[in-house]
Amino acid sequence: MQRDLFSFERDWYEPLRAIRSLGSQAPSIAHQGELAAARRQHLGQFFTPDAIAAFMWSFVSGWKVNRLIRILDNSVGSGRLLQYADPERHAVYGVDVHADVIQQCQKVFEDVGFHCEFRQAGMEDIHPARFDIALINPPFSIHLESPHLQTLECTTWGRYGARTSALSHNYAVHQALEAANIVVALLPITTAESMIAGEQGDRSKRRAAGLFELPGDAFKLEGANVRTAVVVFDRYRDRPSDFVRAVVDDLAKPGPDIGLHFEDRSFGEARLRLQKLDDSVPFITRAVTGDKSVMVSHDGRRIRLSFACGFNEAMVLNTVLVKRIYSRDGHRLPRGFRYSGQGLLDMETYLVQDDPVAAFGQLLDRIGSVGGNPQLAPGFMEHFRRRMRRSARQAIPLRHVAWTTGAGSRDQVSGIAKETHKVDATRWASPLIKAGDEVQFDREADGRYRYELHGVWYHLSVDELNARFAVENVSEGWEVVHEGLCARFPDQAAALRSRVKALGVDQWLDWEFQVDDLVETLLKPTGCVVAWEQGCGKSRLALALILVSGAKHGLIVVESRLIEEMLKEIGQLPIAADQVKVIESAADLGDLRQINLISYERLRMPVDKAASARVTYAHRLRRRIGLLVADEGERLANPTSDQSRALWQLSARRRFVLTGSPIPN
DNA sequence: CCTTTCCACCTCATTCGTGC
DNA sequence: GCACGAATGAGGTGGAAAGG
Repeated sequence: MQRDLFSFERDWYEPLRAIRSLGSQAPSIAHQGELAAARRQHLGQFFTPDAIAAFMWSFVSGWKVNRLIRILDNSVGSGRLLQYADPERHAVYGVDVHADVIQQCQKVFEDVGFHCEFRQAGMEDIHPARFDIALINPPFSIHLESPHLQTLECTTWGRYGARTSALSHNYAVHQALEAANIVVALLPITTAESMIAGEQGDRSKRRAAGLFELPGDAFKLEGANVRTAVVVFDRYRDRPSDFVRAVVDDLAKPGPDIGLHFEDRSFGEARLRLQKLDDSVPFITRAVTGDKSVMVSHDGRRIRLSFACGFNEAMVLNTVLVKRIYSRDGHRLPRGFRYSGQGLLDMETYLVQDDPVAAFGQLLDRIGSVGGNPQLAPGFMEHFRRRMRRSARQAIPLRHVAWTTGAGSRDQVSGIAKETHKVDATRWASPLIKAGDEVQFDREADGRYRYELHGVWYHLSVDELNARFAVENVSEGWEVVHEGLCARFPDQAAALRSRVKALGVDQWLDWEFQVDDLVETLLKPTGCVVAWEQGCGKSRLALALILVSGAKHGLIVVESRLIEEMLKEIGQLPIAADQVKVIESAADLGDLRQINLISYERLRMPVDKAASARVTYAHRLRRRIGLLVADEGERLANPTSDQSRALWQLSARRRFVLTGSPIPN
C-alpha cells in the first residue's frame, strides 16, 4: 500500500494536499518590522512541499520490520511528511496548534485505516516518548513560552522561570531527539549547521548522520524565502567520520544510504503525553438522581457549587462556565483560569459591582434557568454582606483636604473667559468662547462643572475651569475634596481613638495629625499607602499601626541600614522588649512577637541557600503576618523586582506602605 | 540585448547577552 | 535586578555583475 516516492498521483492523501498553509496565504511583508506580527498571524505554518517530503521519507522508507513503526511529527500541519506512510507498517502520531488541519488529518488518516493519533496541541504541550522515527518540519523562529517545556538544552530562562522559553525549531529538534531513535528534520541552514557542529550540545553532534542542503528556492511555492537543510540523526553513529554532507540539486532523487541504525525491538507504547486537559474520560461521574438542588457555598473568595445529580451538574456547569478557554497569541490567562465563565464563581467579581446582591442574584437566576434549584449554605449571605461592607469601606478615599484658589469652593460660580478659546479643542467645529464672555457654572456630583452654550451642555474639571476663566464670587481657602473614613464611620473611629488612648499610644504619637492619620488608615480594612514627609515620624506610625490594630504578628520591613535606627526609636518608647523581634536567622522565624522587624534584603533571601533557593524568609512567613508595614515604599516601584514579589508572597492580611516620596521624580 | 544571479543594504520588533 | 546594546530574521529591493 505504500505509495511510490516521487510519484504524485491522486490518492487518499489528496484531500489534505488541497489544504493551503497559513504561511503561504499570508500577504508578503513590506519590511522586517512586520515580521513578528506576520508570524503571530500565520503561526509559522508552512507545509512541506511534496518533493521535499519524499526526499525526507526516502531515508527511512527502506526499513521493514514485523511490527508497526511509530512515527512522530510534533508540528504536523496537514501531515505532508506522513503521506508516504503505510497503514499496515506505520503508526502515525502528530500534534499541531492549528485546530482545523488537525481535525482533517485525524479524519483522513483514520479513514485509510491508520493507527493514528492527532491532537490539537503545541509541541510545548507534549512530552513524547518511545518513537522509532520523528519526521519534522517545525515552525521556524516562533518563540515558545510555557511552563510545560521539557528541560532540553535549547531552553532558556522565560516568563515562567528557568527553562520555560525556547525557539520553536530548536525545541522541536531536541524534543524529537529525546523522543525518537531516528530524526529527519528540516531546519534553517544556520540551525542545522550549529547542531552538527555541536554548538547545541554534544548529543546532537554525536547522533548527526547527514546534512543535506536544499536548493534556495525549495520553499518558494510556499511563499517563504529561507535557506534550509535536511538533517538526519541516527540512534548512534559507529564512527563520527561516517557523517555525510551534500548539496541536493535534484529533489526527485532519494537521499543516499547513510547506514541508519534501525531498532527492530520495541519497548512499550509510544506516547505523546499531553500536558493539557485530557478530555478522553468523563469529567462528571455523579449518578443521575433528578435532585435539582444546587448548594452554593464559599471557600474564601471562591464560590462553590455542589450537586446531588450528575445531569443537573452538567447543565448548571455548562451554563455557568460556558466554554473552555486557552491562552493564545501572547494573551496569558490568570492562573487557574480554564473557563470563560469562571469569574462568575469569584466573589470579588460581585463585590466590585454597583449592586453586588443584584449581580449575585443573576448567578442564581442563571443556575435556575437550566433547572437548577440554588440553595445558599447557612451563613453564606452573612459572609457576602460582610465582604460587601469591607470592600465598600476599602473603596472610600482617605480624607483629602486641598488649598484652592478660585473655583472649587462653591456649587455655583460664574467666570469670565481669560482669552478666546474653543470649547472643545479636540473638535474641529467646536463653538468659541470669546475673551471677556461671562459663563455660569454648576457643580455636578462628580466634582466637575457644567455649563451651557448654544443649548448644549459641556463639562470642565476644576483645573480646566480655573485655567480658562477668571472666577468670581469665590474666595480662596481649604477645601475638603474627600471627607474620608473617619467622617463616614464615626463609631468605628471613636472606638479606635479610645483604643489609642487605652494603649497609651497618644503619649508618644503626640502630634495631632499623627493620631488622625493613624485612625484614618486603620479604618481601611486591607491597608493603604501613607505618604508622609521626612521627619513626621513614619517609624512611630509603623509601630502604632501594629499596636492599635491588635494584630498578633505584625511585620515591619525596612532597609537593612535602618533597623538600628528603628530599634533606637523603639527604645525610647514604652514598648516591652519582649514584644519586639528582629528577624535575622532561621531560628527567629519560629518565635514571632507582636512587632517583628526584617530587612528587604533578608526577606527575599533563601533561608538555607543549600537546601532550596525558593524557600525564602518571605516564603516561611507567608500568611503568618496580620499586619505588614513596608517602609520606604518607593523601593516597590517595580512590581516584578524580587523584593516586591517577596512582599506580595507574604500575603499579609493588612498591608500598609509608608513612603516619603510616593511619586518618583 | 535580455535574463538570471549575486550582493549590499534597508528596517525594526524581538530576543539575547553583558556589565554594573 | 536592571538598563542597555548587540544580534537576528520560513525578508524585501534595487542595481551590478554574470550568463546565455
